[in-house]
This record gives sequence, structure tokens and C-alpha cells, in this order.
Amino acid sequence: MSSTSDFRGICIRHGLAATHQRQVIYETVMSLPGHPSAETIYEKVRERIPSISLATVYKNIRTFLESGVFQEVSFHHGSLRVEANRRPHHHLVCTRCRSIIDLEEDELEPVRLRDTYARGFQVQRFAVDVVGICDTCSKAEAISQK
Amino acid sequence: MSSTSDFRGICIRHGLAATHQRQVIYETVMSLPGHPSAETIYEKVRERIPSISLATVYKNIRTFLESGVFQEVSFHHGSLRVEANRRPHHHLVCTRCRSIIDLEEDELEPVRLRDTYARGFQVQRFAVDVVGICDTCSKAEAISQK
DNA sequence: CTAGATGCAAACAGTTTGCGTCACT
DNA sequence: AGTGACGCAAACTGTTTGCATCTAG
Repeated sequence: MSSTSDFRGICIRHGLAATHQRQVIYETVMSLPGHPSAETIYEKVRERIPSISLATVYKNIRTFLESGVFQEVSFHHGSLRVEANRRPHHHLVCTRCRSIIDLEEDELEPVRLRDTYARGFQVQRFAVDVVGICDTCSKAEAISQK
Repeated sequence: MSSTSDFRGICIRHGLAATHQRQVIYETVMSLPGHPSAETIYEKVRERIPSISLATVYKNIRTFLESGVFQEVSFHHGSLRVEANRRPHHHLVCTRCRSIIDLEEDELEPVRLRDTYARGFQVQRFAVDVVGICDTCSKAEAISQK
């Protein structure tokens, strides 16, 4: 029973209409393994609603992301960004303005996999995004909330 | 002196022709702060070569990335990917096939900023990409190198 | 009944490609 | 001289938007 009522509860909590399309998109994302793209979700949803529009899928993905029902895999999905800094370093990523600030490697405690881990993956390096709100945005927010 | 000869050395080492356009693009990327987009680089390069084509800028960025002269800020710059996994976790990212595998949070030693750090950034969470070669790709490579 | 959701097509942004001409090596 | 680079325009992919119609609340 929980699947349907989960969905309705989520919609109520976020002030969203519980439409059929929205529900199928939600269930499809939950059912797909890994990190599906909009196109993948669209293909899968069409098996249940052949007449659905790709725009509807995009609009609902956006809606779910904005209400925090789903997350984006990465904050870097936009256009290609070039990194000239050859020193190993990490990034501070602001969720508000999407700005990226370099963080020197020694500003972070060393990152390590627990030695129990293997899976045949050959590690080359660790790239850490410190996700949060930058100084500028948190000040701007403080003002707007007066 | 080193700037020009740096560039020529890089070109020789990577088997690239040392053209004027290529040099200006290289110098521009090195001079720009942060993580410029192709468009930003193009705008800046045009100050020195007004007739340059955007396609040339793109082609050269690709060339530099492929030869490792520059890096991409992130391996996630493609299309939007949706993450339904609500549990905190990290990612194994394969540089060869670009696949993304979830890594449970407890498979990594806890990530921490050194307490000296501040800059007014409000940290929400750490998103770690363990960058390397996945099992499938490393096996494929072993075979192709026979 | 009405705000918000859907479907369609057109618009857009970012990026790549084909091809004729030009320039490094 | 020949291979690869450039410039241009057209093509392409991923995504958003405007608008008329429909539907959940």
C-alpha cells in the first residue's frame, strides 16, 4: 500500500497536485537503478503512458528537484568548465549561486577508502565537493529574511 | 621568457602544431581565474584575435583536455542525472566509460575540513567522487593491450 | 471554479561536425 | 609538400518556454 500513499503524502507535503503523470514519473525514477537521465526516465515512463510529453517529464523532474524529493547527482551538470589549476585540490560548491571556489588539498583531512573496500576499482584520485552556501549568498539571504 | 617556450614545449610534447590561435587560447585559460566556460574563454580570446571562431576555441579546449594540458572541473558535466538514493553516499566515477557507481558513506573514512578553515562557507555536506578506472574498463584494457 | 498540470511545437544554449582554405613543420 | 588547424555554417543534443486545453483540489 505504501507506494501510492507515499506519493500522495509527498505531494501534499510539497503542495503539488497528485496527477497520474507525476505519479508514474515518481515511481519510475524510484524503480530505475543508478542515475537515470531525463531521456531514460522518459523512455521508461512511456511504457505506461505512451502519450506523455517529454516536456512534462522535464517539468516534473525540475519540480521534484526543487522540492527536494530527488537530488541531482552533481552540481556540475551544466556547461563544460576548464580547470587550469594543476595542483591537486577540491571545490567549495554553492548550492544557491552555483559558484565554485578552489579548496587546496591541505585544507581537508586526507580522504581514504576503508581498507575493506575493493570491487576492482582502480582509484586515481579523490575529488571532493564541499557543498553548501557561500559567504555572499548566506549574507544575501540574511538580508532578504530581514 | 618562459610563457612562450612553455607553450611550445607543451605542443611538441603532445605532437600539436603551435599555432597562434592555440597559443592565445592556452594563455587565456592560464590567465583566467576560477573555472571558465568555453564561452568565457572565447570572449576573452576575441580581445586578441577578433576573427577567431568559436568552433576553434571548442576544438582546442577538447585537444587540451585530451592531452591532459587542462582538466575538466567535473566528470559530471553532461546531461542532468537524477539521484533517487536518499541515503548519504558518494560516487565511484570511471574516467574511461563515465559510469557512476554509488559508494555507501561508511565505505569512506569520514571527510572533514581542517578546523582552521572558515571563509564563511556554510557546509551542508561532502560529495566525494572517487575517480579512477572501473573493473570492467581495466579488464577491457588489459585485453586490448594483450 | 480556478490554479496549476499537460501536450505540443517552437525556441534556446551548448557543443560538434563537414568542408573548403590556410599555415605549421 | 603534406598533415593538421582554421573559419564558417549547418547540424545536433539536451533543455526550456509559450500557449491552449484539461484536471485535481
